[in-house]
Amino acid sequence: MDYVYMESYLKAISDHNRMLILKYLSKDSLCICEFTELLDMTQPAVSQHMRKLKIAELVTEEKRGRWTIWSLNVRHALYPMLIHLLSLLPEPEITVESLEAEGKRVVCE
Amino acid sequence: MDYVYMESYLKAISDHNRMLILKYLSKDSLCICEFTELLDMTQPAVSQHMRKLKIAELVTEEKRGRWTIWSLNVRHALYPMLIHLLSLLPEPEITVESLEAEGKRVVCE
DNA sequence: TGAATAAATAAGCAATCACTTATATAATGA
DNA sequence: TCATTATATAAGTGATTGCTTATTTATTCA
Repeated sequence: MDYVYMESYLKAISDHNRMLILKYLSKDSLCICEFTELLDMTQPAVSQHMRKLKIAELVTEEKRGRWTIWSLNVRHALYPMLIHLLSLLPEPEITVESLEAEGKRVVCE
Repeated sequence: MDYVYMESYLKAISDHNRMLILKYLSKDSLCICEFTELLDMTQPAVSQHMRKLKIAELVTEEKRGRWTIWSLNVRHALYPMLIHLLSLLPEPEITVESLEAEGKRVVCE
């Protein structure tokens, strides 16, 4: 673990919207369209955040039909530290459950 | 601990030179002029890094004569996590001891 | 008082940031 | 085949980043 790697890892986390994304992912695997609802953000904005998280190896993706399901990369060396960090952050107001109540939760297939 | 506070804290850490500074400070309190030697960096560059760390409450300063002695802020809520993070990073090649050997270590007064 | 030293601040610059809107790609299903 | 849906990519924008050089402030000491 060198300084430059740690820098790019921390830079990937150092954004409140990406931290929110990671907080959600620590409970559920989710797709882009769900994040657009959860974060009230445009689809390209979410997509570009996911790309940054992916480049930093913080998340993994799994294509399923026309959806891409994103998950936390539990194999990452810094995964335990990430989980601890996320535990310090409050639960988001908009929950995946509230999305389900509105019928906006995507159930793939 | 809200998302925006965590973001500014992480952004303050997310620079390889500032991580080096913090790594050094985890062993010794040091002044700007020592960092210019340790990091091979200009004095204003170091000074501006210290200001960022200070704004994020990661470090404390103590004026002593014409020197300003910088230390890690051990009272910060995230200090334990910072120490853990720094422990994952390698020891810098240039050490405070090697500075002393060259007679470049400042002994205030 | 005045030279030397430590540190802070200012201004400028190229690179990167998080976003936007527009468009492209890819899969589904009528 | 063609409209719809999910996602990715492209291009542009204003703000911020980490540095630079130049200057200022503050302290020490001869």
